[in-house]
Amino acid sequence: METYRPRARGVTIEDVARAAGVSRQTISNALNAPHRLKAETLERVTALIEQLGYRPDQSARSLRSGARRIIAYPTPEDDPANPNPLMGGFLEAVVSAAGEAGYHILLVRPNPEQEQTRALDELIAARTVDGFLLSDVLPDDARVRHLARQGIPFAAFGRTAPDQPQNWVDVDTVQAVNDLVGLLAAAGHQRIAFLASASDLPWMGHRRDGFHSGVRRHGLRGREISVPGDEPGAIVEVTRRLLRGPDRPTAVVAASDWLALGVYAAARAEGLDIGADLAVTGFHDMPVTARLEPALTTVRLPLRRIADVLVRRLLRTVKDGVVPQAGVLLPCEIVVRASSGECAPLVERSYDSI
Amino acid sequence: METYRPRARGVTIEDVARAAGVSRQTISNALNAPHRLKAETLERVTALIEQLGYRPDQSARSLRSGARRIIAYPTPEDDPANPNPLMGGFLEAVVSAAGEAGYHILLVRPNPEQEQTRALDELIAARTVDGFLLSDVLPDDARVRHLARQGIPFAAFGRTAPDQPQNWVDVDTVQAVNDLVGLLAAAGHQRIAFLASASDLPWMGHRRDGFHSGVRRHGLRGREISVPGDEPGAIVEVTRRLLRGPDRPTAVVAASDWLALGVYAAARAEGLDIGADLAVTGFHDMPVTARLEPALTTVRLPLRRIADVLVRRLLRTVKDGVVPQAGVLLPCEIVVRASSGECAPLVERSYDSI
DNA sequence: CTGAAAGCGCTAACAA
DNA sequence: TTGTTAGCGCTTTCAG
Repeated sequence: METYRPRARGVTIEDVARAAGVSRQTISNALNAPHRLKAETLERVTALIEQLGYRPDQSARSLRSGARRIIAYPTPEDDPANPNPLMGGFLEAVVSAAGEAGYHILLVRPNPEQEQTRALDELIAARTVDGFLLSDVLPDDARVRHLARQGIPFAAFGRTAPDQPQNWVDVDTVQAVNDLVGLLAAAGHQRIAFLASASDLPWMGHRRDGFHSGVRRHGLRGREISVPGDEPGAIVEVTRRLLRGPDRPTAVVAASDWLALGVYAAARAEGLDIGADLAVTGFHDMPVTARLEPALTTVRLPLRRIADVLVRRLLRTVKDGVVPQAGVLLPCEIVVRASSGECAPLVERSYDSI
Repeated sequence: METYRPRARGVTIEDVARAAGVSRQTISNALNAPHRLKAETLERVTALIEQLGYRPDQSARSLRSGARRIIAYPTPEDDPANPNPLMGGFLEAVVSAAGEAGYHILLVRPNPEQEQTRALDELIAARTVDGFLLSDVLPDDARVRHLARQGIPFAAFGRTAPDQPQNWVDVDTVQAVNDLVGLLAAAGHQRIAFLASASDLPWMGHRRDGFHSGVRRHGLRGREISVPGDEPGAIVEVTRRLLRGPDRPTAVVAASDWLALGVYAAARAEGLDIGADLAVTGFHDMPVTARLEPALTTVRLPLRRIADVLVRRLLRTVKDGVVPQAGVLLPCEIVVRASSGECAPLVERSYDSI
């Protein structure tokens, strides 16, 4: 162990001002309001800033201006035994979107004993961040209510109930699953099953709705089966029963990639060839899906797009005080791979943008 | 759209002081040096702080004290087509570890044009953070050199070369793969293959070393085959050739879970029963491994432990100026599942702690 | 054990 | 177009 030599004091606005022979304010203006400077001065000052490596102290700047240039993202509770493989991709997208706007993302995790909203209050009271990005938002979400009541800027990934603030972004799940059913219908499937997990989470409901409306629209014979819990064994069991039963479906729309994995195992156990004897689709486009044999047809969430819209909306609130009063639904992408068999190409669909 | 009503000004130290009938300094002391207060005063002031919901303004505090209570984590570049499913779990661990020490994690992503180190310099110059957590660190890592040269506190996940700063934490991959081989040997396997990807990344090298030393130690017949690129197709192709060839191994140690997935497909194509005809092991314990059929025996990284040690080391540097001069190797956990067949229980192994 | 004074580095408001 | 003044909210230093 060796003792750390404290780093040299940084260069301050004062240093630059002295070197340039102007006042501190002029340096500040060069950075924050360049149009106020004479072109020649601006050039000279800018060069000097670059040369001395001056960067305004973020704390001083924040203290004075009130802007933190930091957005908080409370990370959803992640069961270590069952982690969310999309988290990395979503964070990547959010960090990039925020970064392009000159903002950083601060991760928050309430201690287990603490209420969700308590951790947010700490950040608000300490004025550590300018606003919040929320994900996995429920229709009646305590965080949304809490932040809205206090007038703290936020943007939500996940639709809220009509009586709640409507500053949300979500994916058009109903449309996506609808398209999936359309794809299978176009390939000639008539009997089709929806494999759901017995969960009443809203996003599960949307996938279910998409299935049923798709089946109706395309005049198919659809049925829904539900798996209690999410034990791999239970999924396989339920699906095998389905595949052995009378009137076996020729396609299974699984409500998630995890469930689709169970369908793979069940189909193999029943001696069915996925893609030929049985079409299978999933939902999420988790990293593993492209590497399955056969690769899984699934629904990809537009993570980067979601992040862009979330950040744009949030910053509009932070900077201009504008609070969006309506949600936005973003289209998903159907990733067609071998598990759904031979398929007619899907018609491109156009959507209104945010 | 509705215009946002700016939130009420927060409660300041002045407010609390006035309410308590003491000076601002006493409030500050109650928070930062409670031992200096008379028990009675402390109690009264603390109650008032709680009651008024006072939290020191982070910017003001930082400006004055120099401490930001924020740690930067540059997120590794994540190929959207091939995202790292462990990222979420690692971040979760890091955020929790930092949170327990009263620190937040700030995510950084350099813009594509920017050099790696440039983004770090911005944060340093703006004094936005107290230090850095680095992951995916290479033996001769530009970021490590850069930060060390400037005397900025950091801690690295990934061992560095002997001529580099040694403030790192890594997993004992050699030992882990060694144990894996021991497990297979104990189950009676004699012919065993190592499936590697043709990468010269150091962590791949460690897995290879672990395999070869394990084979030697247990007197097995081991061979290594290498996959060019990481196309799923190529993996399956190479493995099928292996399984069809003379002297077929009875066990395959794959250098990653992705590769193990390819072995599953190859074994199926060759009509082999995984777990019975062929033992397979992976590396990483990605979320999907428990849900494969059969579930995959693999190596789990002690994410929470890694994060704890990283944060502890970093904060020792930040707070006390102590820079660790030696790396730490953390033991992995072998997760035995069905893919490795019937196995003798592994002897528990003890390690020195950090 | 408590209080008073000073100032961290910056930018808003205003004056020149 | 530039400079001057003031103060954001806090903690360090030193005096009582």
